[in-house]
Amino acid sequence: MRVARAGLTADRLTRAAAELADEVGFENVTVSALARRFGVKDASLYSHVSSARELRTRVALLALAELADEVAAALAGRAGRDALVAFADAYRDYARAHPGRYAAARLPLDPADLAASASARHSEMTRAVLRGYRLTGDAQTDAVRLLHSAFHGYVSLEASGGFGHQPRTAEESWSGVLDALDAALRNWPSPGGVREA
Amino acid sequence: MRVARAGLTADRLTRAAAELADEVGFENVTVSALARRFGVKDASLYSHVSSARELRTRVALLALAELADEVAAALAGRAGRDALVAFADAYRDYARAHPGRYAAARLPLDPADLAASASARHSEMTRAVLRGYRLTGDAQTDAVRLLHSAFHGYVSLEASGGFGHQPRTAEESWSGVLDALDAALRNWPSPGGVREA
DNA sequence: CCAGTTGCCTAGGAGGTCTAGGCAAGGTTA
DNA sequence: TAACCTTGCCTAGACCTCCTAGGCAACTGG
Repeated sequence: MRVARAGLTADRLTRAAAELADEVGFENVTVSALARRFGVKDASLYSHVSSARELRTRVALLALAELADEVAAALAGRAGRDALVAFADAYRDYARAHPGRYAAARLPLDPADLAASASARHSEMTRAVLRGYRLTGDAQTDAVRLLHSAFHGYVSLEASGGFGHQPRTAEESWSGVLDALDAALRNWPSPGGVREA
Repeated sequence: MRVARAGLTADRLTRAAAELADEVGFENVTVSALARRFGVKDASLYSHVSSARELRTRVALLALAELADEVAAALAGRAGRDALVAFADAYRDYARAHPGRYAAARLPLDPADLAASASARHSEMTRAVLRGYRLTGDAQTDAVRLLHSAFHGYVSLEASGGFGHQPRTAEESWSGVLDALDAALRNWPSPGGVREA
């Protein structure tokens, strides 16, 4: 009786799950919901992905790769402060355009998936940005971590409404924060702290 | 036949759910799991909390209040850089000691719950820290947001293994990051950017 | 001491995850 | 062309979580 097949593949499922995540939130990405979207029974998906967990992991890996691509494109041909701002804006723009995917990118991955992910590219690109600031060794590592933390923290708080409806918009603060980070990178303190005013 | 009652109340359920969150992860805090822990049927919990959602919200509010208490205690009698480090350490220590509660604190709350939460205290305390740095107006707001972002981002990346097993530990980088934030607060750039070296 | 309230119960439906096994369409090989 | 095998989706069903409705028994207070 059944005529047309839906034409499912692991890749199509992953992409559809990513769209679903952006529409209804990553936590609502479910095997049943995805099957419904394709007009098939949920058991049918298990030939392509082995579990709901694997489906979500695939979305996470897709998001990490997409994000790395966006950032890489934004970074091309820029250096110093321009590179910092381009990186930051690309990062934040991706998170706002694709909230579900971005949430997926924060899924804790087991080491095997992590190694296969684009997260190494993220660190590399952050280090590339820092080449404009003459930071090396431990200071560079710490700066990479500060930038990751600040970017991720900012978009994550912004997404969860942490900045409220105050007069100063999240948009305005963003450039202030980037200015401060740029200044921090240019004046990176030597270990032990700098005590003078 | 049943003799002893479990003695459930909304408060006991909330505290037990918080412990459960720290043990098995916030995403696994479930009405059934909690009922199992008390040796009662899951339906019994619905006299005390109206839904799984409410249970999780209660844990979130508990965590926000506890975190505010810890930070307030750490902040007492300190100013300037000492206050910054005390705030940051209290924040990070809480997140590491209570990963499930901390995850709960990041649950998106609806405005009503948010207003009743301790998150206003968080902003207030951050502003208190900044009094040692002579920041006012928009710069102060931006600095509050940078600190929140950096702290939250750092502990969140640390918790999800984002810092890998690199030679430089998360512990070591933390003090480097705090030094940099301290420097950024002391040298907060004026709007428009500072271009000199 | 009896009435009302409270605390936990049983029963059951809806929806999500996942396994086992089946059948039929399409491509492969003789 | 026929037999075969693989692939794609199916049904059936077990198990879990969430939540509602309704019930009984044990406390509590007038």
